[in-house]
Amino acid sequence: MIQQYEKIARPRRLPDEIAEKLAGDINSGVLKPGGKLPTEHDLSLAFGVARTVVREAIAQLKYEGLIQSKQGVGAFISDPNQKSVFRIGSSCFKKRKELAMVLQLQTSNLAAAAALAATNRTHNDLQLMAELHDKIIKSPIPSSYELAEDILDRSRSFYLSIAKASGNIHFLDIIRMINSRLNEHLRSVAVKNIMATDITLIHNELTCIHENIIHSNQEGSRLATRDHFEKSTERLLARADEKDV
Amino acid sequence: MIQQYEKIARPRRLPDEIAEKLAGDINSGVLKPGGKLPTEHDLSLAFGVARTVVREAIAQLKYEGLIQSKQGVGAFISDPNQKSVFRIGSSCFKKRKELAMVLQLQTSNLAAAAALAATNRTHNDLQLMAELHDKIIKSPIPSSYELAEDILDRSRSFYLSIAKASGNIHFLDIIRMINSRLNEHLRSVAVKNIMATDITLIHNELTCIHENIIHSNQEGSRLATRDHFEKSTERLLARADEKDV
DNA sequence: AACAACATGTTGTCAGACAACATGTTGTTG
DNA sequence: CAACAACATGTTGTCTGACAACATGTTGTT
Repeated sequence: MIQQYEKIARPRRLPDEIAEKLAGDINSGVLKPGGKLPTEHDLSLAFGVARTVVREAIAQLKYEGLIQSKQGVGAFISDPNQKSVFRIGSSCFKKRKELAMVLQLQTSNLAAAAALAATNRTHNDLQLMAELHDKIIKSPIPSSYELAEDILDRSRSFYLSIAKASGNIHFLDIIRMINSRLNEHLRSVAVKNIMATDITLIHNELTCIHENIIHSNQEGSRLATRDHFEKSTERLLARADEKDV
Repeated sequence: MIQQYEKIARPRRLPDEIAEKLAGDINSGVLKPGGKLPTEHDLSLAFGVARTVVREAIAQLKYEGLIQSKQGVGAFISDPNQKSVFRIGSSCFKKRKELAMVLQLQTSNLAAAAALAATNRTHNDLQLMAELHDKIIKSPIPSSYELAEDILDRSRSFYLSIAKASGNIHFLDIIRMINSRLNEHLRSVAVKNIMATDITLIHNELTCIHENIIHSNQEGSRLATRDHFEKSTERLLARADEKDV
């Protein structure tokens, strides 16, 4: 059996370090909205790096909407209400309470997507969902690490097929993103905590979602999805130690 | 009365242009996940710009999780399932159908936030919401452009106070972000379409949300919010021409 | 007082160089 | 021939210095 390694800290690039430091100062209020950033020249001196590095860092923050720069004037911290992207920081997976919040977000979005899917699903969507659902139902009871991981992967694919069937690209996008972030931070925990007794429950819950969507039952799909995710959250949190996550 | 100007196309920066072009090629499938980006040198030749410009563009896309680069090897297009941020492109506000999708997303998230707020709201939250609600109710019938704009601003503040009261920072974040994007792209349209007859309806809907949260009615808050936003969407779309948006 | 010209400071872009790293090639050695 | 070290090449990461584009305040002229 292949041993599972901890992910190692990759050598950080200078622009990333600086972007993170600046973003931290902005979010923590050291740099206030409307205020002016030090000049690129000063920043390069302060951090002891070249101006190109500072510029790459600033480019990232500009793209995120955190700051805005005007040629010949300077760079200014934007109003936080004007951020143009949504991101979930890595610090949001440390405590159980924080993890629960991420799961809440995923729950509400997938429930909404399922409700939409009930009315918008195309023939192709139904076919894909049926395939993926079938794979889950027919998958063997997980006896090894790889098989347990497999179950989770299949579930995620099923979720994404629901998001896709909603016909709203944004639901697919955000659910995909949250899935990815969750996956990054609690793969091992989740896998360790799948139990044989859970499998039947999970199967039933997923089948319930599936049938509601098939029968175009909008509210039923919404509730079934919410129910499944709330129970999944319980299953996960009940067993995850604080330090585990 | 101050005339309202169309927002002008700011002089785009080269890195932004290039980032958008590359992002477009990735999303449209011209560049496939796992594939290798041309070298920075080649890109700088192709676009006719310096390598630093290309690097800034790539820095943005890396930050977004769209691509990953390895020193000494090259830059590779990431699996779209691994994106670490959620963003709504400017191209998603052009057609009515696309706009409706963004509004759907906002609706579902605000409804979920309201449901959470019904149970999680603190004393401070209630106070803030009451203040903002009061301001809306007591605001004069909009007779001028500025006043109409004012109504919208107050509504948005009220929405944000709900999101804040949910106790889940992520709902606040994403609702804030969607609000900002919507604001950017349809301010004029929305303002032009506020009608005196709508005001009473809007007031009633908002009051309904407010009271449900006050009375800790979770499902009521959810439904009232959903109802308000679905009606708002109708009000908006019914009057917005395709070309208007 | 009004206005043009200039000086200064900041961001945007460019060009070239070297460092750090990965990979394939070649030469050496057993 | 096999194994391994040394080298060559290509790519990204960082550094340096320069100039262009732009905004603003200062000075000089009328």
